[in-house]
Amino acid sequence: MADKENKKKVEAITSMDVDFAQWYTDVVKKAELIDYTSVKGCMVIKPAGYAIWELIQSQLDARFKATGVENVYLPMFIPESLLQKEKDHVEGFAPEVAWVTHGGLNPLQERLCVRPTSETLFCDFYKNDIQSYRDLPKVYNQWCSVVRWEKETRPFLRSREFLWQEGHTAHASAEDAEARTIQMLNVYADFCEEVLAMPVIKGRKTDKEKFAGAEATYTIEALMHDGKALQSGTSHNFGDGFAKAFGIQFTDKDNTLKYVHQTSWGMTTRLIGAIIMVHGDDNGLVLPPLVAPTQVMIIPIAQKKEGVLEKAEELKQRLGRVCRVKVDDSDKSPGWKFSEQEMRGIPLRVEIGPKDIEANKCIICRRDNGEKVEVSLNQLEATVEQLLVQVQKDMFERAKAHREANTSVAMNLEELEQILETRPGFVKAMWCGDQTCEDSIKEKYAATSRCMPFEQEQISDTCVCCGKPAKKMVYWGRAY
RNA sequence: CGGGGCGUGGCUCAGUUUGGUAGAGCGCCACGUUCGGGACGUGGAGGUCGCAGGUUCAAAUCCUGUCGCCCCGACCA
Repeated sequence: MADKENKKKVEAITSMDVDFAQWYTDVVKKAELIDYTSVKGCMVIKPAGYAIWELIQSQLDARFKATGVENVYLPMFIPESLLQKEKDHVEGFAPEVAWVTHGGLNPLQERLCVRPTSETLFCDFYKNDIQSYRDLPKVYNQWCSVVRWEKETRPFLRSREFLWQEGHTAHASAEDAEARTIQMLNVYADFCEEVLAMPVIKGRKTDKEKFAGAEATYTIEALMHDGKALQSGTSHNFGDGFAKAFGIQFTDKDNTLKYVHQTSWGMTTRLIGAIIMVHGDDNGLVLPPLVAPTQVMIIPIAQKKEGVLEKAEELKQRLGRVCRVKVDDSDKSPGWKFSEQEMRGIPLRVEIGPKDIEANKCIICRRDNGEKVEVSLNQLEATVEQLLVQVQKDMFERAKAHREANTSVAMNLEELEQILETRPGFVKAMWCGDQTCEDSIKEKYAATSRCMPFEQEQISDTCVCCGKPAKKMVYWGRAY
């Protein structure tokens, strides 16, 4: 009985193998990341969830700033006429925008859309802000929320309002714009791998999958635990398409009027969903130390005994110099606290009780693999620091191994079909470049082209679908 | 927008078939005993049964309408 309960540590979370979607919802709730609200698709991001976002924000923002990005803030309302200016863009977003039609009791003379993204506002602003080549480049970013009236919603993965950052840049040349597009994609990829411990595939989207109004869309694709892909960040090169639609011109050194070349790039609170689905397990959330609001939870055992809480507090003071640490001194039982710490994904747990105090040691337990070690209190800070680094690294390696184990190669349609119907994960296959093949694969197997990776492999000479000469290797998969 | 499920204390649900004055477990509050993998005792607070009509002496329960949420698909970060 006791053994059995040790395996399945908590009843409150559905096992991922039983029902991955339910597991996801359970984790989100039990880790207290969000609450649902009375508006569908709009959630309360609770302290535990918001603190993760703050860590993502601060570390990503620092990486932006290191490349010369400046932060700004633009309004949340876009006049309808402005949204209409770029044809592909409005067609892409019109089906999912929310409209403001009244100001107080009076109807507005022009409807305002609640921004689903801010390209049009940035363009309207740049039109006047940019006059000369000396004004370029503009490398602006804003942290804000956007609204997209999705029909089907899921916490973090697809909500009607979500938090994000959107970078919008303007450059003098096509080359500069392309360089910035790639630079930001690299910032995203490095961030995901180094901070979120989540390996990503960098590549370019096919025309079918690219952003509305973009010349080229680049993406980082991650593989979730259930074998489905998640687009985790995108970087778009707009060329001069928006500039022409909005009339954003500058006078160049040669005294001629030229159109700017623009980019935009974004990452969202969806990353929190990615963290959950890449690292989580049947006991709940597992946070990479670098985005864990609390990295170490100290759990006193027999805390009413003389000196235990004092010792726990002392350890907290000491560890506070090297990590984010808390003591759980609530009057729950230790078992409860263990489960709580695990559901919330806190990377390390320090157990300290009377026996430990007597022996001048404690027990440290890793959330990611459950390993427990006895540590002399003299070695506490050093061990914790080293373990946090190790956990971060191991989590990345584990996620990468999972992705490798769930990436297949298909040479022809039979193989592709066989793999897509029996095995979760990415499938690498060649493609002729024709959208009909993409459409056909999507229709038959519900799999989409995730990206044409930068790291190309010539796995065969012919398209997996039609057999014609192949142009690109593509990662295919079912996606969120 | 299609298919499925569901709305009853904070949460999970029973009660609805067969109408008769609102239930359980968990959680919450107080006190005490506990504490190395979700401890226990005693006492306590908390609900116009999603909403609006209708039928009836009487509606959580029957009828009509409506709103919302969750899951699965099609579309999107």
